[in-house]
This record gives sequence, structure tokens and C-alpha cells, in this order.
Amino acid sequence: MNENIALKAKLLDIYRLLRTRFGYRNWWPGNSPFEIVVGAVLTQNTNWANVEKAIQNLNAADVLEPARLLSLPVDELKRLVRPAGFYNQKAVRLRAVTRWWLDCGILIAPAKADVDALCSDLLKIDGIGFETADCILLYALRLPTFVIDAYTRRAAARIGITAGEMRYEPLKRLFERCLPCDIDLYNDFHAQWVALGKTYCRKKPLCSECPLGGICQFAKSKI
DNA sequence: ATCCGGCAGA
DNA sequence: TCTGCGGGAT
Repeated sequence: MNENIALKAKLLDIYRLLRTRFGYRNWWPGNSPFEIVVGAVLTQNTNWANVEKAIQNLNAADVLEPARLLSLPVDELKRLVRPAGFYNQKAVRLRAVTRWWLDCGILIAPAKADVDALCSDLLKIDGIGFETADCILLYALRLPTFVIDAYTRRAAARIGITAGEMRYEPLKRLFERCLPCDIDLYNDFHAQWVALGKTYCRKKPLCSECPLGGICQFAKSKI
């Protein structure tokens, strides 16, 4: 209980420090909710620059819309998303999640949807795991769920928030318990973790420049 | 060479 | 837990 309060304060402190360093991240890039869904699949273990090339291809082919994407032969879809890598699986995954998107009728009343129920539906789709599901829920549907990724787990462990790298769901629930349920905070905090992981808290960390140097166990242990 | 805003199957 | 998937940028 006491520890929980300290953790709450520490998390908000971390967010403040990251936000000061990186600025508001304005996530998720994309011109429509459906484009965000597509990007969430395409970016699986893939550099965002390559995802943008694939999305450009889809735009140029005028299939960045659910019905038109589904009307495209799967081999043609594979060709378009090729720059994003894993294109054989991703083309299939895009079709599956697009079918879900059309079936769900979610666009009408996303605010009323039950987040955990929707998440369960998404997880049934082959190729949609925890992170992709949460990205779709948070960034495309603007529903309150905290997205975890490899950067977040690594940084949280190094900072000393967690003892070692936690699994996806426990870490997600920890953040959701310790932070105010605020969609905009969830949105930007995840983006800040990514910025931290790409810039400082890499595999080979750059602790000397890190904005969290003052509160990070790992940084302190190196002095 | 290495790494990427994961996931599924074994 | 380990491995295949994969093009593209550094």
C-alpha cells in the first residue's frame, strides 16, 4: 500500500521527466483510425520508417480503406506491404483484422465498448497479440488501456520499478493501477517509453545523457 | 553485422 | 523458453 503510493509518485515523476525531454509525442501517426489499425500490425518488430513505406504503397493503391483492402487479392497485398517485412504473414493478418474491423461495428460507439471484452475479441485473431490489440484499442479506438512493449519492460526493470522484466499483462495492470485512468496520459506515456528506449535506454544504454539518470537504479549502479 | 513500436508454434 | 519470419536503415 505504502509502496504503491511511492510507485505512483515515481511513475508520474518519470512521465514528467520524459515529457520534458522529448516533448509531447503526438501519437499515433496516421490520418484515420483504420490507418492506425493497419500500422499497428505492420509495425510488429519492424522499424517505423519501413512501415511508412508500406502505408504509402497502400495509399497509392487506394486500398487504405477496409472494403477496398479486402477486395484486393492477398498476393497483391503482400507486394504492397513488402517494405514492412514479414509480408507474407502481415498481409494475412491485415485481412483478418480488417474483417474484424468491419464486423465489429465499433466505429459507431467506441466509448460504450467494454475494453477487456474487445481486447479478448482482438486476441482471438491470428496475428494479434497483447501489444497489437492494445495499440488498436488505445490509439485507433481511444479506449483506456496501457500499451506495453519491449522498451517499457526493459526500462522499467533497469530503473528499478520492477524486479526484472515483467510479463506483458502484469506490467500493464501495474501501470493501470498506479496511474490515473486518463486516455491522453496512457497515449503519450507509452510513446515516451518508446522514445526513451530508442534514444537512451537501448540494449547498450546511454545513461550519461538519460533524463532519468537521477532516479534510475541501473544508472546509479554504474557510477 | 545488428536491430527494429511482435507473434505463433514447438 | 527458443526459433522463423524479412526488408531496410545504420
